[in-house]
Amino acid sequence: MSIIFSRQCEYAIQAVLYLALKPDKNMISIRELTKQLDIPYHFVAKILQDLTRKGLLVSHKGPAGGFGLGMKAKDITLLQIVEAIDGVSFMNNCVFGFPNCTDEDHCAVHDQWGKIRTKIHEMLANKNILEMAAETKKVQYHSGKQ
Amino acid sequence: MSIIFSRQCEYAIQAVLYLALKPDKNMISIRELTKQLDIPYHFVAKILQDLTRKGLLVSHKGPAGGFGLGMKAKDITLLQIVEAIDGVSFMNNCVFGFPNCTDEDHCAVHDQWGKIRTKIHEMLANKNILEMAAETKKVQYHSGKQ
DNA sequence: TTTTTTTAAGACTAAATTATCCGATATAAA
DNA sequence: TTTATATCGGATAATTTAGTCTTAAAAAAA
Repeated sequence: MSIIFSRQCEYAIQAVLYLALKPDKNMISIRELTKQLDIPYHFVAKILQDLTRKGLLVSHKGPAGGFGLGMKAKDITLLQIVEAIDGVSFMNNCVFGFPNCTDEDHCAVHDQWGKIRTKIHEMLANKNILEMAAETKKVQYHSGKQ
Repeated sequence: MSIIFSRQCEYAIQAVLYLALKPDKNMISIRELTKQLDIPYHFVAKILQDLTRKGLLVSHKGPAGGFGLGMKAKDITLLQIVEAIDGVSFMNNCVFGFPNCTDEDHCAVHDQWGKIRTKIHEMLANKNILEMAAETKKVQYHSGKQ
């Protein structure tokens, strides 16, 4: 089983995107968000709290409380979310875990993987949540009932 | 924490490469292999047994027994090892786990990730163990004592 | 034939990740 | 002021992945 990003990271991105897709200025509760996205309430609650501590989201307690974006959607990139949750150690580590794999003295796929890795980094850094939302709006939640 | 391949898969590739780098026709014991590569004996034993069942390696019990390549080094690709251990589900799944992410109706990074994923697949499919060994020989085990 | 060496197989343990539960705190509204 | 609704924080449980241990079986050599 190969993965790229942790499940936490997947949920984080889905959640931030969900907040960006909500047109109104009201805060969104964990309950609504996790129900609509069909992801686990308590687990995601922790992730949202984490993103709030790191400034990507804002939160408010009490009735009519919830979460919202901590900055303009166009100022939040995928990279920022990945950095906040998973970190970007994949940018430094050998893809097959070879020891002694450095830029001078390296494994046989080092350069090839280096290029791919750079592409991934660009994808994350260049895609902001506003674009994500715009491109997702039409396709994502059309089967959602109220 | 982001990863691409499981630790099992990393060890598998390192082990197969070690076998390919051994010039002689003798079989290599788990003990030697794991000691030289500094990876866990029992865990790797299981992986080698798995690769043997799948035909990538051959094994022989008893004194002077051990493991060897199950086919010519040039006929073993990285992809075959990854397929045997991790599978290639990353070729099909949405990189951020979005549900409803299909070719027709997809998330905002679907196409971009699709290209990257293809590059990864090419890297794995086009690199065989003979090449790996040739490119690794000079740089990998130069600090090995015995 | 006995001993030694090695893989084979399965049970077991440890650690990391994912997920849940509960009590406290803040806050808006009744 | 009381009540209901949220997040916050810490403990706990479940699952998956990583790693260990022990016994059996095969095979070569003594």
